[in-house]
Amino acid sequence: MDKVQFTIMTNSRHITGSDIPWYPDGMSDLLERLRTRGWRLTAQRRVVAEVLDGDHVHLTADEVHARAARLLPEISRATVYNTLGELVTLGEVLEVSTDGRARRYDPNAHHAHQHLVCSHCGTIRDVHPVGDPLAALPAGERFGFTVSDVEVTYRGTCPDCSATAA
Amino acid sequence: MDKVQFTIMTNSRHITGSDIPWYPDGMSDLLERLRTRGWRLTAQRRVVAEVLDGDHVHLTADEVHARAARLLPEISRATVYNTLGELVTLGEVLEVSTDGRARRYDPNAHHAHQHLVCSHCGTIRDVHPVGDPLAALPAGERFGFTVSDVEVTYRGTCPDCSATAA
DNA sequence: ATAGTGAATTGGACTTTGTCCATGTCGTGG
DNA sequence: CCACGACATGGACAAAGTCCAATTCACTAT
Repeated sequence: MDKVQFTIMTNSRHITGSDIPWYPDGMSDLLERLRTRGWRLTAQRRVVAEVLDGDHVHLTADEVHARAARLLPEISRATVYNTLGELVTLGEVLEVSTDGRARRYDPNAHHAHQHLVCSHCGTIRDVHPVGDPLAALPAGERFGFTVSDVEVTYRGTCPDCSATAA
Repeated sequence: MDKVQFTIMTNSRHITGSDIPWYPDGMSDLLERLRTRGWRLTAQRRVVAEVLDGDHVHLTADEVHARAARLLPEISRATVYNTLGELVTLGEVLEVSTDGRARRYDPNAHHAHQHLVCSHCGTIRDVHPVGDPLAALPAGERFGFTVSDVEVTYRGTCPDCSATAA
């Protein structure tokens, strides 16, 4: 996130997506979409959205907060947690819990994909398995549940960790 | 875990599996197996193993500690965490992180299965999908990882929660 | 049966991750 | 440009897990 250094304008000035021309298209779309859903557009939310859109890595809430704070130093942890929670509820961001530690947030919510995580260093990669994992669960194995979603986590050792271990 | 009330004997007496005849077969097997692997058989480890073997639910570490403490009141949380970690390392117990909160421990490590969790109440059921989920990840999608395991979590609403929501 | 020794246990401090709430600020519709 | 209600703040709190020095104890060899 070293690509552009800038400071968000004061909140009292009305900022629209077009005021910040270096936003990637996907994000102004996102912000616009949320605004029409009644989302109030605050500097904090804008910055959180930008951080998520930045690198397509899977950040923890604290990492999001750290990066957001570089753009908007006074942003609070609580706000980051709130905003992430809202984005998840709105279906714009996925929450993945791969290790029982910090939840990670995946901005790539609109393309079906699964995760490949390194048991050593924790890195996560998006992967695209073939076939629909939901289809693998026959009705007789659903116990009356209404199944709405599958989360598949492949675990293994990434190339870097294999190299250092050897 | 109300079925049998008893107190573990003092550690200084040598206790073998056969001293505690009401252990289910599976467990004395487990303990014996671990002992031949060089595991020191302490009262604490014994109790943790018994708790896991008790109901085949998916307990959190704290739940394991609470149940273990009914049998061995002075057992410490650290020991429970240690023991669970060892059992996981030894491959006798599976660790599942379904909700980004507490990790849960699944004693059913020797039969391949996956999990079905209710998004409302958090209940977990073991399910057996058809086919091998590992096979769904083509080599081209592995990015040099050595993939060793897959964890599949189906999410949905259980019958009880569907009923109360309606 | 007993002693020695290194592994296991203890409990308490500490860290990480996340939630809650009262107060104050600011985005937005009018 | 005002008012109002949604949003942000930060600090206290809670939950989940780790770490460590001191102590206890299981196992092996005698």
